[in-house]
Order: sequence, then structure tokens, then C-alpha cells
Amino acid sequence: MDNSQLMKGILEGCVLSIIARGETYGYEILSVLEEAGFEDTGEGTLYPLLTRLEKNGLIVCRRAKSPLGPIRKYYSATEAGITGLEEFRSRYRLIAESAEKILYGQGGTQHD
Amino acid sequence: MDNSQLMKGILEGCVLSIIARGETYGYEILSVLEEAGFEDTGEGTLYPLLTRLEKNGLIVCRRAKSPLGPIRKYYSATEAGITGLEEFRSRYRLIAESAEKILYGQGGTQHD
DNA sequence: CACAACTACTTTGCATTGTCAAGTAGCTTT
DNA sequence: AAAGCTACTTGACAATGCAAAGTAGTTGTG
Repeated sequence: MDNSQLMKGILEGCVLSIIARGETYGYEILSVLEEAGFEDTGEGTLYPLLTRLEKNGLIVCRRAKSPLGPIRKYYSATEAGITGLEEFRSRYRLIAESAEKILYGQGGTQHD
Repeated sequence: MDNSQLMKGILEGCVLSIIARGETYGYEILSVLEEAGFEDTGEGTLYPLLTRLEKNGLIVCRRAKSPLGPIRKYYSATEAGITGLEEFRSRYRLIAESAEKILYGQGGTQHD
């Protein structure tokens, strides 16, 4: 059992959240994810996810030259993206609360 | 985007946690999950999950007659299951913290 | 200029797993 | 005995994280 199953779905909301903070691009998102603790996130995970978000109209992308390498794709959240993010947060919180209720107990299990 | 992706992996730990509390069987687990908030969990989700947990040695099962219907499969957690549950809780907490850091911000929910 | 190294994004293919749907089987009630 | 409940099983499917390899632009070294 590895982390990948836990990651599913969560990552999508997190990436959307990062983009919603301000225009950014793939490589930078990767570093933000790593800083936050998603250390194993690879390009093969992120880029398809960005494509999916874009296809669903939650983010839009603009191509611009990088001062360093090849063209970057700068993403920013659409209004639908902002709305979707709120919905995601709600769903996430519900599930997280349900999970924690079961995992740690309502008040019975003392966890450090 | 539906809940199913968020559920992946989380459910496994939750079911393991429920079983770790004491011997129980599928139908009962379903009702516990529903009470906790996992309302859409169907049999087709739970039973394969139980099989998987058993195959991985995290739970064991014992068949016993039910006062009502057909034979029940009572599950209980093995030592490996307890250990696995602890590990799951740690992993879950790490991911949840990372996710919440991104979703809600480090110091507060409101950021511009 | 040619080649390597780095940045940045793309694509393919796979394994895992939640979900829908239908099925099997025992027990109780009518 | 037929219907309806409890309880578990199975098959097919779709979503998605992930590894690995590929494409392409820029810079530095010779």
C-alpha cells in the first residue's frame, strides 16, 4: 500500500488551489507541492492533471517565453475554477471529517 | 469531478480502523461508514476492499451464522493490521496536513 | 558550430481502486 | 412456495497517480 491511492483527487484540488493564488506554471507548481509536503509528485502526474483542469474549464493557459528555457505555459484559474475550488474544499472537508472521525474517534482516541 | 477520487485509499484506512475497534462484518461496516458520513459507499466498494485487506494479511475473517440471514463473515484486525493502521494514520495525516496547507493556507483560510 | 546540460512540457502505458450492476444464497413471513 | 430481506460475490468500467521516455528551447564549453 503506497501513497498513490491517498493522493488521488486530493492533488487535483491542491493544484487548482495553487493556481488560484496567482498565475503560475508547471515547474513552479511542482516546487510548491514539494515544499508543502507532496514530495514525490512527478511531471507525469502534474502535467496530465493540468491538462485535465484546463479541459474542464477550471483553468486557462497562456504561453510565454521563459527567461531560461523553452516556452512556459502559465496557468490561471477561471471563475469556474474558483467555484470548483470552493466545492472541492467543501467536499474535501466533509470527507476529511468523516475519515478523522473514524480514524481517530470522536473524542475517545487520544492521538499525540 | 466526483467524490470517488477523493475516496480512494482513504476508505481502506477507515474500514481497517473500524475493524480494528472490534470484530464486525460487511453490512455493519457499511452502516458505520454511512453514519460517519461516507453515505454513498456501496457493497461493490466495500466487499472487494475487505478481500484486499484480508489478502494483504491486515484482517482475518471467520464465518459464523447470522441470527437473521445467511452466513456472515466476521472480520478482525491482525497485528499486521494494527501496525498498518498506524502507518496509514501517519501517512494520512501527512497528506492531510500538506493538503490543508495548500487548500486553506498556512495561517488562515482567507488570503486575498 | 557541435555537443552536453539544463529547463519545461508531452505522451504512452500500466496498476490500483471506487462504482454500477447483476448474481448467489440463506432465512423469515405470508 | 413465493416474496422480501440479509449478506456476500463477481464482472466490467472509468478515473488517476506514476514511471519512463520523448520533444524542444536555451546556455555554456570546446
